[in-house]
Amino acid sequence: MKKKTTQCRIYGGVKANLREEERRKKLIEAGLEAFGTRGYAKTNIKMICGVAGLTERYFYESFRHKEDLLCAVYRELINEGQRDSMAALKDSNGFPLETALRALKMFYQRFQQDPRRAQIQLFEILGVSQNIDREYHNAMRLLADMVRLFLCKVFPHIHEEILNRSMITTGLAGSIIMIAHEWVLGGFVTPLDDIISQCTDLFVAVGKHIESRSRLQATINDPVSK
Amino acid sequence: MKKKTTQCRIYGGVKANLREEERRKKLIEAGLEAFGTRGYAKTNIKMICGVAGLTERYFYESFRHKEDLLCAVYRELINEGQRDSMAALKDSNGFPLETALRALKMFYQRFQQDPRRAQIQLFEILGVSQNIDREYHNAMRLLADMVRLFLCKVFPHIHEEILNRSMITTGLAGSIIMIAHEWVLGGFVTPLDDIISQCTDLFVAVGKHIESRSRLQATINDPVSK
DNA sequence: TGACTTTGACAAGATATATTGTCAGAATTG
DNA sequence: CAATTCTGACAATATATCTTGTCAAAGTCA
Repeated sequence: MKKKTTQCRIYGGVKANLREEERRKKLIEAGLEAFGTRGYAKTNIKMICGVAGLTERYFYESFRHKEDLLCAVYRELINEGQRDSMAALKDSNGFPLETALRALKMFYQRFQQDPRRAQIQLFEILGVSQNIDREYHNAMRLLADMVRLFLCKVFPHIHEEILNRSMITTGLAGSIIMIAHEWVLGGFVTPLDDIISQCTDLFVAVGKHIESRSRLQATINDPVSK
Repeated sequence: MKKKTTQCRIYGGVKANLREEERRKKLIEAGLEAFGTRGYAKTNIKMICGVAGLTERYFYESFRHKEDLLCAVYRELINEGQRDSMAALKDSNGFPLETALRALKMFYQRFQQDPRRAQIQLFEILGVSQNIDREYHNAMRLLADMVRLFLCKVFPHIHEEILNRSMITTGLAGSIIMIAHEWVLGGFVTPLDDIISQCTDLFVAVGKHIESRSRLQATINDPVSK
């Protein structure tokens, strides 16, 4: 990540910034491949560059060090996932529960379609450094937020406040992740639909429980209307 | 881990095997300290030996490499935790739910009492290598088994078979872990009792749900007795 | 006490890796 | 075409770390 002092002109029909961006993308893709198969710890810069078809000079053009690249790869994965889930949400031509399930299925499917994603998102990202831990932390809060969103949509009687100051959404996010862990470490033998149905069970169990409590509290707060 | 060719006699009143064992323990304690504060990746053999007050020769006497030590440290942590939880279980002079809560509290308390444990058990252990991933996997199954045990004790109407072929226990184990993650990354600001009460919520929600389904199934299988 | 073992400090070679630099030739522009 | 920029291959340095080896001093036993 040296400061650019060289001239930049159009070359090969492409502007310099754009070419640099291209290389950056190639490196991120190479990072996905290397970290996702060989593992972050066992991968070095030279390997990454080899996979990317670039030389080390270009690595340092876009990233300060390996950790930097890991962070970029991870953010890419999270963004993509976020995008897909949101798409499933917009596409809500069914009941709320079905919408939620479609989004969840999407979440897991991505892991199966490309196990490198699973490896990085679920394993490689942890225990690298405090910065990366923070990154992971953010992503988990995002997942918990999504869980909250779905809970409220599917169980409209839930008091949002109750959910907001609880760690239940965090817990459910953890369930999703841990089930994914087992699924991946077991080599994806369990059919995807089984996984989804298990998650649904948890989701519904918790949702109903909170809903019933919310109703109770509503009765207490406003005993006349009922 | 060189093959021992040297003589071994009583020295300082202690047998050679025992002295070696002592050093091994010191190294494990040093591993806990180093991995738990500086992080696995950023720790090297020399640091470990420095903390242990031993020299590198003795490291290789007991371990093949850093990963080996991590594995030993981790197993130690898991065994201790297992032991404590089992103790809480034996000590069942209360209602089953209270017993379960005591065990759970013990589980979290250990993290707060010694954050190094939390760091290693929750973060450092992941993404190191496939061997270590397997180790983590085993520990998680152990945790899920414990959850299963408690669920059955607290909700006696639950059909064990339903639980056995479900991933619900895995999911709850994931909740426990993820809530721990958040707790640790947030610097333990949430009071321990709040954490426990949140976990209880999840536990009860899921327990009730499964129990009601189990009752339903019992009615189907044996419609006369009810 | 004298012979012997254990121990700790440090050396040293091997290896690996990060990071920057050089340079000639290919590619491209005007 | 000539000038210039970009590119890839590789050199080179610095550093870090692993791993084994050496050796003298301290400790211990009989």
